[in-house]
Amino acid sequence: MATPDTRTQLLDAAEHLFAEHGYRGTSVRAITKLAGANLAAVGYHFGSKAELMAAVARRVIEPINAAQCAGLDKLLARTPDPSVSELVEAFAGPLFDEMSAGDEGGSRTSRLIVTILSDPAEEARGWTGPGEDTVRERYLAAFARVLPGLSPEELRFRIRGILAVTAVDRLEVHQQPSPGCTSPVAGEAARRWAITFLTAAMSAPPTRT
Amino acid sequence: MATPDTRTQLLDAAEHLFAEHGYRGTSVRAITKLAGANLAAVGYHFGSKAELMAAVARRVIEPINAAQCAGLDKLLARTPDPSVSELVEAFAGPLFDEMSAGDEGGSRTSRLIVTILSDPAEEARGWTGPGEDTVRERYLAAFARVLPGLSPEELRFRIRGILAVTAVDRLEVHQQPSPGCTSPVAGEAARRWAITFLTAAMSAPPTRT
DNA sequence: GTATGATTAAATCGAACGTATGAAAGAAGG
DNA sequence: CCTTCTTTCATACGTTCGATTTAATCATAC
Repeated sequence: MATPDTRTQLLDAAEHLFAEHGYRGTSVRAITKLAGANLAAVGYHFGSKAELMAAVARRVIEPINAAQCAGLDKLLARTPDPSVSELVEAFAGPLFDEMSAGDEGGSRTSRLIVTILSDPAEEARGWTGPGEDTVRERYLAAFARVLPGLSPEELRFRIRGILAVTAVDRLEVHQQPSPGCTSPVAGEAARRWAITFLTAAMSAPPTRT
Repeated sequence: MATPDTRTQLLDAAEHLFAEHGYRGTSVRAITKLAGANLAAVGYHFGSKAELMAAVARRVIEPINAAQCAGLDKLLARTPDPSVSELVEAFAGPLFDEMSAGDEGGSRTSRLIVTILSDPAEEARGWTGPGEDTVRERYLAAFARVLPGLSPEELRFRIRGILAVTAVDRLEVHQQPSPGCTSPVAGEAARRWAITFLTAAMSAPPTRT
């Protein structure tokens, strides 16, 4: 509140609107209006709408990547052979934690991540930096050691499954607020449900060929 | 091929473009151009761009719903207590089958489904008809009988997990063609991997509260 | 005080969008 | 041949978009 920094106000407004309406559904005019800034501010501070969105994506993805990396480091420092459950929690946990931090219960950020991962706009390609792939590869190696017998392809499929479950989780809650799903408890409950669900899934024996 | 029916040509073109670029990323002009029709054809045959997209969504979702329903009927007719694996296959199978039928290997249709489920355009709300919910409720009841001890909320979460894994599956393959993922085998392999993955996940014991 | 570099304000550009309109073309029946 | 209904066509409208330009404002250091 101290500094009504136009640049971060633009980032906040863009994050909000992008998460809700996607890249193409959000106009520069709507962003600047919500940010209380001038229309030209986006061009001045970021160069273009696409670069603004890339900055938004970086800002939300990087702490998650860092937390995933740190979690794996801490886990491997303790034991060279962690359990599947621990690996799943280290990987999926930050997706819930960082989602819940900073904004209204995390539902906005989770929606933003889904948007980033699935936005059909060609500008969205490349929003996930190389850090994303690095983290994925590190977890792939860790899971491969704990789950021998799994082909690299099937393992890659399963890790993508983790992402799918955690990311898509609250998506449908948003677009059709099913009556049985209350928001306050749902955050922590969903996290535990997801760990249970995904640990069992990852621990499944290899598909016999 | 006999009838270059303008109406279905529009549906085909729209399905193609919507799947690739989303609702807002697809212009009526692009659709009519690909369909070899006039710009006004969309307005004449469907009324508006939104109604065209709704028709596309219906055309792709309805056979999947029907197959899911039929699969459950056949399964319950055989035995009142099917296995988790059978239920998973009956539910997720059509998502792979119908995806692979009709177009180039199914990757386009699967992408379209992801678009329908996750498109941030407000016009997309309501594309999934009531049939979708009916099927979901029926499988919910069937799973509840096979998996006692699971709260309805957690069960609902898990069923959403099935959808997430099957739908998001090929999404990332599209936007970042990872080198290890070859397309010809991937279709059938992904189906079997998903069944393995999801059967184990659904069979997990309830999360202790 | 004023020169300077950074930021914001207002106005506007060309392009693309969804939609509407009215004329032209075709098919079917009398 | 003429009428009637359906379908296609070319075109234009009004709006909104992202981007740009030019002028005004501000802080700060000389």
